Amino acid sequence: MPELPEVEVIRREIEPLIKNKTFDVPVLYMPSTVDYPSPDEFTTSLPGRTAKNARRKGKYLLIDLNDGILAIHLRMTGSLLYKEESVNHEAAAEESAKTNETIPADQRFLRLAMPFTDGSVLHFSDMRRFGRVWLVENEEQLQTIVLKNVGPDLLNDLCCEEFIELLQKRKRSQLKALLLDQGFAAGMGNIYTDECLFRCGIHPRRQAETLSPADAEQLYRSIQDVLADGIEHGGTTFRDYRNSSGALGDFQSRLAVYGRKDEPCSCGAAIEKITAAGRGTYYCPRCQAEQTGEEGCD
DNA sequence: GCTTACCTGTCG
DNA sequence: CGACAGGTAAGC
Repeated sequence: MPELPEVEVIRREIEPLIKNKTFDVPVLYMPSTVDYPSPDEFTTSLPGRTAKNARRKGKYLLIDLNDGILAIHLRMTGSLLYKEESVNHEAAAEESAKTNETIPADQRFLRLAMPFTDGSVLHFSDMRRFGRVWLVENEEQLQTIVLKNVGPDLLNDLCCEEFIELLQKRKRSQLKALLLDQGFAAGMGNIYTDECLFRCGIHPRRQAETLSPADAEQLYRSIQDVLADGIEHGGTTFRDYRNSSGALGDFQSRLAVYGRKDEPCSCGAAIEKITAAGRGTYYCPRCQAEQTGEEGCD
């Protein structure tokens, strides 16, 4: 579900709420949610550690502890919810069974509850079970175990010149594939990639080496702008995304192409859906024309 | 590169 | 019922 803006929204919300709070014993409803260390080791070694601040690299949320780092990736449908008070889930489930209520998704798909000693709690829920959590002891473990294939963060780690340098090393790549490649640069996902390429008028299948220096700079600006806009509007709720207090994002109302197959672009042309880099890809055939041929043959 | 697998749900 | 879904790792 979440791409960089959604993770950043959660990070900003959560940081002041958990700062200087000490973890109590977590409840691991689905052991495979913890990727490192073993589920048992995770459960016994988290209690007593204190949250200091929350950072982000690409789509990874990183909570620095007084000792070690808690890393979280929400993948497709994960959510991280903060609650002021712990609730007894089994009792709540029984209660809703009696009254025929639907169990809210965050309880039904609860994978890991991480209470603090003050009674507040972080809930990691995930319908599709792709999301993962890691507890590492230091920055070196973070890099080798969690972030081994993650490139520089698109918002925090790259200026325009550095971005263009990276582009030049990947001349043969399709732009859509390149932007989705977290090893190239981290943070873009399927929605923001399509929106970004629309904003700079670049066809998703275009090859990196066909970009002029001006195109490349435009691409960088569009990435910065679309990510900033996503954050400003609280992220995109296309289906499942919720922020850490359960609220919906708002950026979906501003999507220019994503999810809008056959609808008119602002230019009047019908938006098309194709497959690029193995993903459903939306674009405007007029605003994002393919390369016009002459230099296409080598 | 592309495909498959990982999961569960929703939509056509 | 099949196709597809905000992500990524692993397999040709």
